[in-house]
Amino acid sequence: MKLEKITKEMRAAPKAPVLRSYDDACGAAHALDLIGERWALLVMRELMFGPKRFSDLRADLPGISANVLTQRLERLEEIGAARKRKLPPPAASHVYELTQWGYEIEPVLGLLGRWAARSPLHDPTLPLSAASLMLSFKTMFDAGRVKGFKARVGFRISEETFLVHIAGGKCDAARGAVDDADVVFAGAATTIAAAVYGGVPLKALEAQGALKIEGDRALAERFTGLFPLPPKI
Amino acid sequence: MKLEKITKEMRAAPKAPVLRSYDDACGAAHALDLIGERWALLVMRELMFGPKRFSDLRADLPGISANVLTQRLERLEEIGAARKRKLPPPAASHVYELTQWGYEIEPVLGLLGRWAARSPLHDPTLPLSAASLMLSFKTMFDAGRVKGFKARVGFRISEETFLVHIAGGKCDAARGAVDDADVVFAGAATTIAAAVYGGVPLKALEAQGALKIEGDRALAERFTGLFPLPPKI
DNA sequence: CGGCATCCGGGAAGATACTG
DNA sequence: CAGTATCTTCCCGGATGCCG
Repeated sequence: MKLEKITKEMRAAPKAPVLRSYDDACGAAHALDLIGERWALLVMRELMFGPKRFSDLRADLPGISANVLTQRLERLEEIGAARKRKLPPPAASHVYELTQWGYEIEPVLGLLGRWAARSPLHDPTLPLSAASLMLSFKTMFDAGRVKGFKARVGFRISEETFLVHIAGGKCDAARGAVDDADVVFAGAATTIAAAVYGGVPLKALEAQGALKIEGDRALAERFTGLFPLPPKI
Repeated sequence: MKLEKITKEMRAAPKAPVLRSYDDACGAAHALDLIGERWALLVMRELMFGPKRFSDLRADLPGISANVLTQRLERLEEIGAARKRKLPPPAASHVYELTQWGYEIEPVLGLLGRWAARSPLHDPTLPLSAASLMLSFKTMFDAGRVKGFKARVGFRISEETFLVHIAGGKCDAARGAVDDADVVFAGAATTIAAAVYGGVPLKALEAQGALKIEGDRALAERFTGLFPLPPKI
């Protein structure tokens, strides 16, 4: 057993994952060399609102397998888009976080999302992570629908809280306490998406116990109308 | 041999390409379901300046194999991002072209390119297609370097010609005749990239016969300075 | 328990040869 | 020229197990 293991290690290449490349000077091609593998961009999406642990990533990316997640994180670290950080004691664990450059992939996620939302094949009723929902708010926000409007809208999505800040025709979202929010949505990300993008009335969702609104209900109603989907092709 | 083959075919599903999906309502995830497979985005890149034939695509995407190109074109057609068009007689051939929606992927190529150009791993001396070069001009153009400047710059790259139009702080590129251009660069795309992005003097490239400048030489020199690369991380 | 390494089956990608 | 057919290689995904 031990012998066989050593033999295989010695026979194997020292550390050559080969890494199929497009061998193309085009920047977009290089981007695909860096983050074009399956799951890579979605891992970055999940890290877009701050550090996460390995298991958080697994939970938020249903379908990814542990070994693939390991490979993607190693690759993101290798190219300088993410780093692994050791948490201070007593939390004997690490988190993964994007680098400054890694965070700059966000506009790509927005553009891709807006483009694909026009596809007839897009199914908005599929599962959705909290990070995806928050990103969609930043992406789909229609400034034309709110003139000089300010609001702090909180979200409580399974242990995590986010704060969406609408002011000056901008819509920003971040992890954060919801204590001083004007209104708080509590429920699954998919449920909140059903209200905002699926047009499902808040009352219906509340009635079935899937959603809870705390605070300014009228503001909640108004909020759901600020994110129009682009027209289908 | 024959028996085994028939058995396998009979056992196989009738016609289910399965199509691995992320099963995620997030728009970016759906985009990856649509065009996230290897080569798909680069095929779109090559079609960004107009229709091309199958063999043109193969030639401009060194490394892609015929069967993969077939699959990608079929998929792009299936999702509504491209279509196959029969050329009028006597040209008994077809071309592939993007749909309106397909063309709208262009900003994604630009953002990805700008992002990846900051990677230390990016090697600008690799081969480059004509379409990539033209896209890079639209992407990397720095309006701040030209105030009220107008120019028509032509490119002759192995049988194909492009016209880059600089006016009103904008830089546009398209396929087109170079007859009324102020200056024309004739050479390989990689050579022209060496001049614009690699800082190689035009004279050096001309001396070794890799490049030919026709028309306003001073304008050619100025043109090469309009496309600064973003800072490395 | 979290973070991997390992083995395996299936399927996509790559290379080559062949055909209408 | 425009693909198809076939074979090989490698990646992805799932299961298991090691180890701190």
